[in-house]
Order: sequence, then C-alpha cells, then structure tokens
Amino acid sequence: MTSTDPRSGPAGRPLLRRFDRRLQGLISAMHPDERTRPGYARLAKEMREATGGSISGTYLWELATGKKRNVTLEQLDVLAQYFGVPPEYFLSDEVAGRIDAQLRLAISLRDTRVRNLALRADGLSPEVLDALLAMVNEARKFQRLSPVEDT
Amino acid sequence: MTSTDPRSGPAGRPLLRRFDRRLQGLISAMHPDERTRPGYARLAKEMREATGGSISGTYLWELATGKKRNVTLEQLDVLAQYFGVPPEYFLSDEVAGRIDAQLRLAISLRDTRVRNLALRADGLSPEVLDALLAMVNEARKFQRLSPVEDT
DNA sequence: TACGCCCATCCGTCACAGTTGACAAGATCG
DNA sequence: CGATCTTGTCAACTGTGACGGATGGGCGTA
Repeated sequence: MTSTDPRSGPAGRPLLRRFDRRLQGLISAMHPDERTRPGYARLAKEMREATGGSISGTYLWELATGKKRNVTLEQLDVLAQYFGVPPEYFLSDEVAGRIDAQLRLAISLRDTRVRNLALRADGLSPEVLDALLAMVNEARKFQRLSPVEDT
Repeated sequence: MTSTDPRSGPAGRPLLRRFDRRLQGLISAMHPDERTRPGYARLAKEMREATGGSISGTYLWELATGKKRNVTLEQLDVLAQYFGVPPEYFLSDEVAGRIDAQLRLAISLRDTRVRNLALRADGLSPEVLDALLAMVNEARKFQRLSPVEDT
C-alpha cells in the first residue's frame, strides 16, 4: 500500500477476501444457539487449548468484525486448525464454497451411523440438539480431527 | 507465542512450512540460468509492477533465506500472483507437489520453440513419441543438462 | 438494592512484518 | 587503472498485527 495503490477501504479490494464473513460463518455454524455461544474471549481460550497456538480474544473480535484482516500465517493456522478447515478456506472463494457444502452434507452423510444419527435427530427439541452438538464438537476437538477434505 | 508455548526457535515448529524452500524453488524454476537471473531487488521490482502489490527486495531476500517466515496475506498474495500459483502452494505440501509438475510444464512452454514442438508432437504415434523422447534425453545428456523425471 | 459474572468494545502497548538506505564485493566497460 | 552498475547483506527505521487490561452494559441471583 505505498505508491501506486491509494486504496484502503473495505470495498474495491480484489486482493483480500472477506475474512470477517468467513470467520463469523464458521463461528455461528459451530455454535448455532445464540444463548449458548461463548464470547470471543472464551472462544479464543478454547482455540488456544485445542490447537496449542496463540490467539487473543480481542484480536479474534477484531478479525470477526472486520477491523483487522491482514492476518499472518501463524494465526491463520490456528483458526483453520480449530475449525477443522484447510487454511485455503479463508483465501479462496472456490475452496470455501466447496468446503461449505461438504461441511453440511457430504461429511456427515458419508458414514452410515452419522446418517442414522441425523435421521433420528430430526424432530428433537432445540435444547437436546444443542447438547448433542456441543458433545460432538467437544469430541472432535478432543480427537484432534483433521480437516475434512476431498478432491 | 505467549503462554503455553515457550518455543520460538527456527526448528521444532510443526506449524509453519518451509517457506524459504518453496520460494527459492519457484525463483530458480523461473530463472534456470544463474547468470541471467536478476537479483532480489530487480525481482521485487518486477513483482511490484506485475502484480500491483508491494514487496521490497530486502524482504524478498529475507524470505528466501529463511530469516523471516511469518508472512501476512498481503505479501503472500503478491508472491502467489507473480509466480502464477495459488497461495495454497506455500501452505500445503499436497498442493505444492501437485503444482510442481504443472509448473515445470508451464516454464518449458515459455520457450516458443518448445511450445511448437509440443504442438506438433500432439497426435503422433506412441512409437514415434518414444523415439523423440529418447532423442531429447540423449540431447540433454550431451549438453550436460540435469535429467527430467516424467509426470 | 447490591454483588458477581460474562459480554462486546475500546485503548495503550509491544513485538515483529516490511521498508528504506547504506555498505563492501564483484562484474562490466572504457 | 578508475567509473558505474548490480549483486547479497545488514542495520535502523516505520507501520501494524496481535496482545493485555480497562470500561461499561446486560443478566442472574440474593
């Protein structure tokens, strides 16, 4: 951003992607219930414990709200690891779209047991579903599951 | 690198990839002749003019020699754009390997005669192609060029 | 009412990503 | 030989990525 490019606003940037949207999407996807959702401080703490890396609650908030966007590889790795997505998720629209679809369907429905779980989960009360979701999320973190990737 | 991770040395970190190797690989792939190859300052200037982004010669050298490695997305984008590879090239070993093959091809095709050779080779019978390949390999040996592995 | 907890948001600070400018060592040319 | 250019390398500087620590507000419990 020195000589030939006087651009710095949130619009007109062909280089950097919508980091904030991606982040918020992942967060609200992981914690669908607004009441249960932890704040950025707690979230950051979880990330630190789960990934072993470092990220602060304040900075996480700044990223999610779009105040900062030019992340370094270190923090990018923490986020990608915690959410179980490849780092490219934050870079490429193409990859992001592909992952998003997978995130909802392909991953879960691949395993028969998962499919059955989904079938039987349908109709349960929101509270019970939230509890189940939390348990699954914890299990994933505990097992350090690798990113869900496909061709 | 604050609380749970007292590590900061250049070795033993499973988080960041070998940025320097990737960079040097790309550079020497793009400029195979040592004598003709421009210095980091010239290279950086080319990058700036080609991509419209910003990167300094010194910093490019620091990255290539491994003195700095925790790049931000902005510079990562400049490098990826200039070399014509997706940014994931610097992050994922898997992607890097896949790209490397294509890269060699792309570099070769910059030479008009090579491109024409490829064009006219298309459609030839396997026997003829094998013969041509053997001839090319012999020529390489004769000119003391390094052998090429096939895809 | 008051106390306690967590929240989002802000602010001051520090480390370091990234730059500028200089240097000596080698080419290349007259 | 010296003049000029480019190379790799370094130190000093600047901007900002990333952080810790306040602030005040919302909500629950007593």
